[in-house]
Amino acid sequence: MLSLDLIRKSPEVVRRSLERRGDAASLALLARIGELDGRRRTSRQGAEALRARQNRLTRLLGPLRGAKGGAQLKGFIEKTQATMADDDLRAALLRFYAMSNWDKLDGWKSVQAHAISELMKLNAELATQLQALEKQDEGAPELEQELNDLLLSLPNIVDEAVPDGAGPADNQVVATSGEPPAFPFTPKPHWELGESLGIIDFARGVKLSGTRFYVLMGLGARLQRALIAFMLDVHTTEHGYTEVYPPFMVKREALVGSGNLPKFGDNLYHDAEDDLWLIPTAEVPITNLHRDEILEALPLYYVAYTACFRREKMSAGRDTRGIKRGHQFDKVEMYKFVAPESSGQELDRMVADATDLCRRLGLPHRVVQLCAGDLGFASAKSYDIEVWAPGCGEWLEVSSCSNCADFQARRANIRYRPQAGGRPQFVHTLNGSGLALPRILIAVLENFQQADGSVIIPGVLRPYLGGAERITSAK
RNA sequence: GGAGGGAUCGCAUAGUGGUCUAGUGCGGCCGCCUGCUAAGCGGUUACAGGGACUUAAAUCCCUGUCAUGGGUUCGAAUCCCAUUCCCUCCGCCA
Repeated sequence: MLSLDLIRKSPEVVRRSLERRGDAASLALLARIGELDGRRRTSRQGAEALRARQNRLTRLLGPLRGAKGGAQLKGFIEKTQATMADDDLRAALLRFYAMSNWDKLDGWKSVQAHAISELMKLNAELATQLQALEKQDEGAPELEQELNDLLLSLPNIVDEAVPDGAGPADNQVVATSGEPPAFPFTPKPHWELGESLGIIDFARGVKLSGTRFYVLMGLGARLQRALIAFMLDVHTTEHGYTEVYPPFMVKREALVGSGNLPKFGDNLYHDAEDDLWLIPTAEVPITNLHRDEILEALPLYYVAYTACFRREKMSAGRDTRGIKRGHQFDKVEMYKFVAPESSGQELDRMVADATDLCRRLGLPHRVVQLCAGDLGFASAKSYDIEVWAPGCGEWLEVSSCSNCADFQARRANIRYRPQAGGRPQFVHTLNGSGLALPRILIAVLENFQQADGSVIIPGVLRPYLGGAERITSAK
């Protein structure tokens, strides 16, 4: 979420960012946001002024009513009028003070009664005014809701350093590492290897759950588990991340906090009975770990293995072959909560942490900087990491590392104190896969396949597979 | 799923309709005192929104917030209703 303050004070910054994203729809909403914001402010000011008067008045009634004796009553009235900020009320108090009944026997009681009924009358007037004001702003709650929804639907401000561009074709390769292997034979795609080795069962996946589901069998399943364990181990013991095992189902608010709702509900699985949502990435629960908190110590590095669930409505018909894009997949996710001034270099470190895994696995990979037009909704700056898959002949996105700046922190209300005792400020959040599983599995199978259809297991994974060096069959 | 109890400032607690503009203790921060440490003394102590003044910060004023949302009342931490969460017991269960 963008701050209303930014939209008010620097609308040109917001406009330019939306233009760079090519987000014409959001651009059109800016004027409406300004209008709603202005309207809300003026109506609030009127109501608050009235409420302030009402509070001042109501504060008089208690002591007035509770006074025990004329001296006490008189003293209260005298003292209070001296500090009364409201002219009408001060005038009223002075009038009570000047009344003649004080001198009669029990006269103070009639002053008291008079004062109370006068003030009640005044209060009734204020209540009427307040009511009129409320009636005038009849649609206020709806407008407030609309303003809120509009704010939640604007994408993050694009970082200045992000190159211009309209879409994926304009992304820039910033680093390439590792040599694509040279095969003395035609490398096979993973769906052929997986099937002939008996480690991927497509037909049974479809039988169980329909299209875009598969079953991993034997060493295929074990290889995936080895990859998960390997990646978690490296991140926790060498890269400084704390392992987290979060719920795979979350409440609606959690998805608002991370930026998936209200805009991208289409791509999520949802249980209507309990209003629980299956996470599309561990980024969602981890962002919300610290929702509504003021963090004591930064930075915080987390890494989580989770399954991820996506409807893939937006990608209907794409990547239907193999295991590249399923409705359910596993992923190890890195996540950081950091101080704003360090988020730039933290992003670079996160990319390094992800590519480190590719290097250790021996997979040829490259780092791609996303252009403004291809940037995700919540991201200010992103790098994708792609590994080469010689069988299907394409670069596979196995990670997308993003600096979300304060965009998610503002939605999820996650803050820290720059100085002890200072004002809380929003943290910056970063997320990146480290790495996404079925694709890294594809890369391992396709890069290390042998002429006989077997697959050599990368050295770093062998300890996780009981020392096995090669997959020749599922067993 | 059933029955009962609960939710107050960072923590612990007080608070049964107006003096609550939420008290007290602990912790934190600032200062004083002080061979060191500890203790002591004084002060301070949330968040959000809006406004005044400002280059800005600081400061000041107003509104809201005692789990959340409604209601009763001139006035609600306090009374009523609903929701959420926590605890205890019962049932069921990997």
